[in-house]
Amino acid sequence: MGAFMKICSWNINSIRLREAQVLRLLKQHCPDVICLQECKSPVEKIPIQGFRDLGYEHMVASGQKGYNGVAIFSKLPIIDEFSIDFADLKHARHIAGHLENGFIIHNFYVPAGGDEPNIDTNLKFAQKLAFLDAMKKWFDSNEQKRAILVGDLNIAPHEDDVWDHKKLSKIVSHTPIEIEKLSEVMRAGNWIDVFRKATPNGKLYSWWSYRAKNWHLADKGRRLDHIWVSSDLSGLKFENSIFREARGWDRPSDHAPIFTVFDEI
DNA sequence: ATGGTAGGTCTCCTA
Repeated sequence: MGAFMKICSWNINSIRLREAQVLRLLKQHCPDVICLQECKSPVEKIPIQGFRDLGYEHMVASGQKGYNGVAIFSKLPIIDEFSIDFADLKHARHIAGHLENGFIIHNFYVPAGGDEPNIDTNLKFAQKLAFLDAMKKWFDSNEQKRAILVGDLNIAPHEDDVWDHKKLSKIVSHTPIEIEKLSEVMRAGNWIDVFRKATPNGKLYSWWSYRAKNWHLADKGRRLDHIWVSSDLSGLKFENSIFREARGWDRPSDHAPIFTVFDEI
């Protein structure tokens, strides 16, 4: 048995409203590191005591009032941090932490992009593509080693990442231009999508709309949440899971938490 | 073709 590291990513849709759910998840699954998106809170108003009490003594975060916001809570020491304002949107959408064990973790919340997949009529879609271009550019000039990238990337790139590939191809999150831009980001950083490495085909979802009644039975989901690793880590053994059960909790986030356990780090 | 739900800066914006 070698050392291992368990990492979780979860779009929590307000950390102040759902603090108890995050703590419940941590007690149940004991990841070493949890990366949260859509905290919707300034950093100084993120509740931290409950996390500390469970052994998550290290936090790095980028926040703003009301919208966006990303945070990393860790049992493992975080010795450095930085945040990048991709595409100069002045949004809190990225935080990175260097762990003492040599790993770097990037936590992203990519813009959702609005409803209309048209850069001329929808500023939010233009900003989403600009954000992806900026990510690509940054990874072009910053080679990643012992790196993990997680987050709500708001793109479901694979046919089996959506409930209906044909219908969703005109819907923001699964359009060809977004999928192409995301693949450029992946190529720039030599990233490996661990969920699709383990499961090349077969439906995988991490998000179900609040608007869909009986989300569980209809199961019209999308895989918007991702865990990637840099190519130097491709030899690591790992296991992934999507904790769909949390989507069925009372007053849930619309996203399920996703996990990867790395063995022999 | 439309509307459906949820959270926060709360009758309007974002997802």
